[in-house]
Formats: sequence, C-alpha cells, structure tokens
Amino acid sequence: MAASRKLPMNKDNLLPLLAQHVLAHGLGGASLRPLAKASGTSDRMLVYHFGTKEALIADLLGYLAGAYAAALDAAMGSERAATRGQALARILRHARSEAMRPFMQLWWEIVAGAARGLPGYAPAAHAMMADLLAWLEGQMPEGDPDPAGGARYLLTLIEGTLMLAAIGHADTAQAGLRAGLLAGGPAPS
Amino acid sequence: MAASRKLPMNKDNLLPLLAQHVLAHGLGGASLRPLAKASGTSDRMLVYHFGTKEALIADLLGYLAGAYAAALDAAMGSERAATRGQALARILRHARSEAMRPFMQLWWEIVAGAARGLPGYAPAAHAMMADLLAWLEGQMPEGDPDPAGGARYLLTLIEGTLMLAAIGHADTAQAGLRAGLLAGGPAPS
DNA sequence: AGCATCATGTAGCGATTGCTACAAGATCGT
DNA sequence: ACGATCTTGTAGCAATCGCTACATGATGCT
Repeated sequence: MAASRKLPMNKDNLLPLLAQHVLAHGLGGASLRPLAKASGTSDRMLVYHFGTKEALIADLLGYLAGAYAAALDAAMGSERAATRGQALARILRHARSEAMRPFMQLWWEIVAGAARGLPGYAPAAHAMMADLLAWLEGQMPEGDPDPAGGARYLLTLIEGTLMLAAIGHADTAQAGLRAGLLAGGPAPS
Repeated sequence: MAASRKLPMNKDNLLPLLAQHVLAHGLGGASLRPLAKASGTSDRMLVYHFGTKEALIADLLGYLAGAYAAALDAAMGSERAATRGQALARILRHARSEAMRPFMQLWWEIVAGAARGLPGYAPAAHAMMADLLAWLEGQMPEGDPDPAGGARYLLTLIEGTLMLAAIGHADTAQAGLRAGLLAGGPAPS
C-alpha cells in the first residue's frame, strides 16, 4: 500500500526544494547546511551531487529561470490586451501580486549578482528577461504598429516601475507612468 | 614639519574608506576584518565606533546616500536639456560611464537589500532615488508641459534601462527607448 | 598630581563556513 | 556469489564570522 517512501534523491528532486528555500531566505545568505536541511539531505550529499556550492547555485539559478518561464506560461491569459496601457497594467498587477513577492525579492538579488559578475547569475537573469519579453510580445494589442518595439518599451517601463516599487517609490513610478502614457494611451489603473 | 600623522579615527574619517571598500568588493560579502584592514584599523575598533556590524552597515548606507547626492551635484551641469530625450540620453550616459560602474554594482545590491527589508537599506535607496529625481526635475526642458510628471516618467525609463543593461539586455532597453520615444521626441543617441 | 574617561591592542570564544577523508551499506553486472 | 560502482553517514579540518573580556596606554579635568 505504501508508495515509494524513499525518493531517488538526485538533482532533479533536490532543486525544487532548494528553490523553495532560497525563495524564502534569499540567495546571498544561503549556505550548504541550511540548504541541506531544507531539502531533506546533508551538506555532504549536496556537494556529492553538485560538486561545489558555486555549481549548486548555478544549477539552482538555471532551475529558477525555467520555473519562472513555466510560471509565466501558467499565468498567461492567451488573450491579448486592448491597449499598451492595458498590457502594462496587467503585467504589473501580476508582478506585484502577493504570490510573486518572494520571487521579486529573489529577482533583485539575481540582478545584483549579475551586475557584479557572479558565476551563473547573468545567464539566469538574461533568460528570465527573455522569457518575460516573449510573453509581453504575445500580450501586445492586436493592431499595434510595432509590437516588438512596444514590448521592449513596456518591459523597460515595467522593470523601472518594479524597481522603484521595491525601494518604496511606488508612487513615483505610478505618477511617471501616468505622465508618460498620456501621449500614447490611457494610464493604467 | 610633519603634519598630523595620526588621524582622529572616528566614524567620519572611517566612512569614506569603508565606502571605498564596499564599492570595490560589494556589501554582501563585507565582513568586519576586511573592512577594518581597508580602513586602517581593527575589527575591534569598528565595533567600538559603530556598536554593531548592522549599525555600521546602516551608517555606511547613509553615508553612501549622501555621497551619491554630492556626486550628482558635482556632475550636474546647470543647463537644462532641450528635450526629454536629450535629458534621458544625458543621464544615461552619466550612469553608464566607467566611473559609475562600481556604484551601479553596489546600487543593485542596495535595491536587493531594500526589497528584502534588510535594516538601513530601504531608507538609503529611497533617499538616493529622491536625489536623482530632484536632479532630473532640474534637467527637464524649459517649456515642458509637466516637468514633475516628466521627470518621474524619465526616472522609470532610466531605471528600467539600467537594470536591463546590468543583466545583459542593454540592446533590448535601447530598442524599447527608441520605440517608446518616437511618439514624443527624438530617440536618444 | 591624581583620578576618570577615552581609545586601542591582544587574545580568544563559540558558531558557522565550504569541503574532505574514511568507511560502510546498497545496488548491480557477471 | 563476488567484485565493482554508486550512494550515504560520521567526523572533522582549517578558515572565517561577529563579538567580547581584559589590560593598558593616552588624554584631559580639577
């Protein structure tokens, strides 16, 4: 009756648990023993499977990038937005939802690591942005004259807004969006 | 003949040296003994002056915010820009200059700390953005219909652009700026 | 002069870091 | 059944972490 009580315990089984831990506690302070406890194994085995903590982090960042792409797919309504402002508002609402907050906290840590050149950070950050950009392109309004350029424009606005929100300048970003979009369309709610 | 060979060694003398060290090596990995060596003292004395590493970091972030405001003042040409696009291009050129790179690397670390709620990070990040916003307002074109809103709009675009540049998406941001500013003015160089 | 406060060096404590040596099951091919 | 390879636990090492106890010089007030 009992199903397999013992999981194979390889990278693929470990990574989701590791990801859950860094989402909750951050990447910077992550050390082997807490990571091991969170994933039900020992530091000894983490090193055995990944070789090095640095390699573990790199693998984990790759996994997180994939998980982010999957989350985007799951959250994606296939319907396009009616206007650029609506697309902007939609994705901002998603990015700032309660469920995304742990990920956003991790995101800025990944950006910081990429900016400083830590191994594995830049590729993961780049991949996640590419995924988001692709999603955005699919969200552009039907008759948009320049969907590719528009998506890149919105992406820049989105990331600026999210950063300002992260440091307590959400109102500044909101005012900026309103002022900037008056020329092109209705301001996001 | 010899001037004072021995500095008083208080917080005010220490902070610039500490700032120089974190600009070079980052905030996350900063620990007392390397900080002490970089500022010509001992971990013992750092704790004596600041009380705690956490307090030291908070003081240091405050100092960095002040230094950033001073650097902005120094770099400020008092002449306004002719167009929003020109103001945008000017500040982007400044932010992405070689001299600003250590600071930009530190900046994303501060953003990450603020997003995670580390003590002292959010106030410093908020202050720096407020300074930049004030500078931007002074750079807005003479006849701009909405300088306050325009500055906030540009700030959002700027930070989005800088973040994308930090993770290797500089081209994406550049394309976005070009596409977004076609409605309102010439694209930045 | 004498006392009090400040400033600083030396030494170390307990905890945690990434990682490794060694040995012992577990599993599997033959 | 037997040897080889894979997997795992135990124990520990050298380094670093933030911080503190203690002593001692330096400085200044009266």
